[in-house]
Amino acid sequence: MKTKDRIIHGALELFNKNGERNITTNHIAAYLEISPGNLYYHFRNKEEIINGIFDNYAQELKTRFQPMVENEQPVMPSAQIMLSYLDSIFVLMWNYRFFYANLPDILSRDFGLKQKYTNAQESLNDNLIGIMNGFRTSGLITLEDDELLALTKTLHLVSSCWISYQTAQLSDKEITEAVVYQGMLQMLNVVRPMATEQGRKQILELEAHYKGRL
Amino acid sequence: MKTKDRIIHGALELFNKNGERNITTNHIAAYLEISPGNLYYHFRNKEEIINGIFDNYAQELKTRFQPMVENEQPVMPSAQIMLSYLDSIFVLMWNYRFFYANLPDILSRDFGLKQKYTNAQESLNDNLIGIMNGFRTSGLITLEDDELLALTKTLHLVSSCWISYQTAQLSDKEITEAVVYQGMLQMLNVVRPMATEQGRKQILELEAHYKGRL
Amino acid sequence: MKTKDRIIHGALELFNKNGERNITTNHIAAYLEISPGNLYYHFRNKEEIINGIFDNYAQELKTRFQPMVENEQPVMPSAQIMLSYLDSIFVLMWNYRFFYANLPDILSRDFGLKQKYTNAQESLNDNLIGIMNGFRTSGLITLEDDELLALTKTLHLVSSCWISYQTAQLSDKEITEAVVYQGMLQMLNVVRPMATEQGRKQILELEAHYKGRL
Amino acid sequence: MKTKDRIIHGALELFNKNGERNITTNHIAAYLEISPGNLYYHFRNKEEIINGIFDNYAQELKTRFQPMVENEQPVMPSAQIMLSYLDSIFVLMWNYRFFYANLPDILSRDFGLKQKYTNAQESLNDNLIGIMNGFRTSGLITLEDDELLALTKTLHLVSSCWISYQTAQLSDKEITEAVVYQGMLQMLNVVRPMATEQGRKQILELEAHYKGRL
DNA sequence: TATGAATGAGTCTTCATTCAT
DNA sequence: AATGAATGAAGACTCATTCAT
Repeated sequence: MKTKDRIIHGALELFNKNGERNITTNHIAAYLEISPGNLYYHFRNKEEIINGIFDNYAQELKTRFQPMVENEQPVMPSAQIMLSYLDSIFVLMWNYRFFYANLPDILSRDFGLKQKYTNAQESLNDNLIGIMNGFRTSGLITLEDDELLALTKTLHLVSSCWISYQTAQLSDKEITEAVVYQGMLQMLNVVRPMATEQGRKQILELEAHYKGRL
Repeated sequence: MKTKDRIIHGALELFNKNGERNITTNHIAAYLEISPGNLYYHFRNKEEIINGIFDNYAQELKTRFQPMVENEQPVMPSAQIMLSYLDSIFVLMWNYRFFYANLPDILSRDFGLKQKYTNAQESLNDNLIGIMNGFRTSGLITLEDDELLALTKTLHLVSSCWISYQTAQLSDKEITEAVVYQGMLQMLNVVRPMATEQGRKQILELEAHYKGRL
Repeated sequence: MKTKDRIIHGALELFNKNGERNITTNHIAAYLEISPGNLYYHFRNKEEIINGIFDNYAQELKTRFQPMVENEQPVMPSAQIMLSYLDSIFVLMWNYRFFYANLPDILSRDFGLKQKYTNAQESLNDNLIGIMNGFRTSGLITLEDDELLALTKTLHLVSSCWISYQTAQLSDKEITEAVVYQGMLQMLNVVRPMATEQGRKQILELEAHYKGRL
Repeated sequence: MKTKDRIIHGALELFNKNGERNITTNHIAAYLEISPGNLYYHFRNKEEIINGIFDNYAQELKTRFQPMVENEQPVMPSAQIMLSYLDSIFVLMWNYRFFYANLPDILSRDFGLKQKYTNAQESLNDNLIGIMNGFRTSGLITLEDDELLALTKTLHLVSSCWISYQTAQLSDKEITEAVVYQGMLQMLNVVRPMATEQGRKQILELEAHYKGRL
């Protein structure tokens, strides 16, 4: 792995463990056993490192969600889509949890990053709407158009705030993977009231899937 | 007002406007036109000021929500309770928005505060459960016990994350009151799928109430 | 002496001895045996220290030269004026030699300072014109108006560049007071070609005065 | 052009435009689109680059002024000599203006360079004396021996300090060619008081020459 | 000759906190 | 209660220079 990537990965690791605020550029350099000068050879400043991390995140986001939107006729059975979708959310939430946990702080310091973030989230939201729409046409959920938008927004909020919400709620510092799976279950709970008989079945299956991992 | 209270109020004001991270103890002292030494005469450190702010918050939380739980038979009509409840949430979210916007960061630095926060949130959640239970017995919503817990959790999450979620989403940094009202509407959207015919009516009224203020 | 003044004087001393470029804020703090934090308590940055030094310089400049301009009828004999004027130039050149030696560099970094400097120099030049005019009316020198302006400009240039010119010319680093006296003599040499018979006498006296000190 | 020369020329260009202090070795390398390593292959350090630039300067100085001294009987009419002399000064001042603008600073860091500079200036001064002597024997100026030395010194000072003097005086930072021409005029003003009737004529012609270029 | 990653001492600056008065 | 000068460890960042290839 090239130094530039090592820095991005090392920084992500430290940020996730200790919070971005508590990790200095010198910490990152020391952790990777390189000189601070070398770190600054690859990145002009700390902001740029965070941007680099974000770009990876945005790339993953794009890769994971784009395919589903393009096909109006889903190739997978609905529950599969939902599963895959929730898993993707999970992985991103987990891998970039420092980011979700400090969102306002991080974005307020870097307007360019904020715009990138907003764009990414908007397209994510669009995909969410697409997916929920698919569920409706597949007869898995029943709801009006405006309800669909409200549902989507709630799902988006739950997914992007779950980590931060749990970090605040829990008594010990460390977020475990189990916590994230609970987030998945919480999202299913949000969808359930709108589910049809058939939809409910699939949700039960998914719940079983995640409960098994707790 | 005593100096100790002036410090708490001044700090809260500055934190809300600029974010806790960007406000130093010297800023607070200068803003109140007192010396840094005097500030440290009243508070051993910055953490203690934040704790002081939090104690006020917890006190308000207690005052606003406790009465409703104690009476199993509510004295007010249900919609009134909901309105009063949402308004209380609103006032707290608004008055202590710096806190909601930096929750993980602030709590990670002060374990004692984290415990106080957890306790406060747990009793808030209990109250929420009580209120939703009341709604169910009043025939405003229909749901199973586990669904009720899920709903409560979602509501709690929406209310405690809304500020931070919006700060990240919005293009300009300042949170306005209108943004908070939209949070109230979002919470109604979460409840609506479970509402009975009668419940729906009351929700519509509440929506009108908040939409009028946007 | 207050710390603020100690900093200004200490910095001036170090700057004069080692050049402004080679003296950091930490050097100044160490020299005065105070903490860097304390230095920054009194001055926001290095620029402000230099500004503080300049303000002292400008004050001295004003004090030394203002009286001579106000009286059209000089109270002193002309040679006395010239002597006092040259001595003043000398003291300022000597006390603030770091400044003269790095003028372009220092001014290019601080626009506000550059403007203050320009103003100070303009009024100095005006005073010079006044003095030379007095010499002409006293019959010590003979010249046309435009020649008077040219002479003044040359004198101004010689006085403000002498230190820097000599620093560059001399083989050893340290500028001594003797070098500055030679500057005075050089200025007399510039005036001499315009001197009347009577003027020449006075110039000879002044020369004797400075040669005696070499 | 060889890399070594490209570095010297590129560095000179950047130094003149931005000041030596603000140009790092990396800037130079980037400007020339070579690697920093390559730059250090050709020069051991930054000082050596400045030395390289100085050697070019000294060479030009020698070339331009040596021929005139060797012939006791000048081959050109006096005004022509003066013009050629002033033009040479001008070109050097202009081409190496970064040097003139930071003389004390640059020389203080490199004793070897300082000696080279002193030697160059001494021989320049000798040449100046030769030229002025020629003017005297041609009947263009009238003055005593000691006056001649004083005049020469003043001319030397004006020419070597003009750039730095003007940089400090002017409100905008960029030195233009016009500024340098004004320096030439100032030098003529220094000579004029000693000029004979015939000399004055020639000075007027030269003045016209430079005023036309402003 | 040339590359470009790497070094590390040093620079300016910040800020929570202390302490003599 | 209050002042305000003082502390010092730490932070982000720079840049002349080196070195393996």
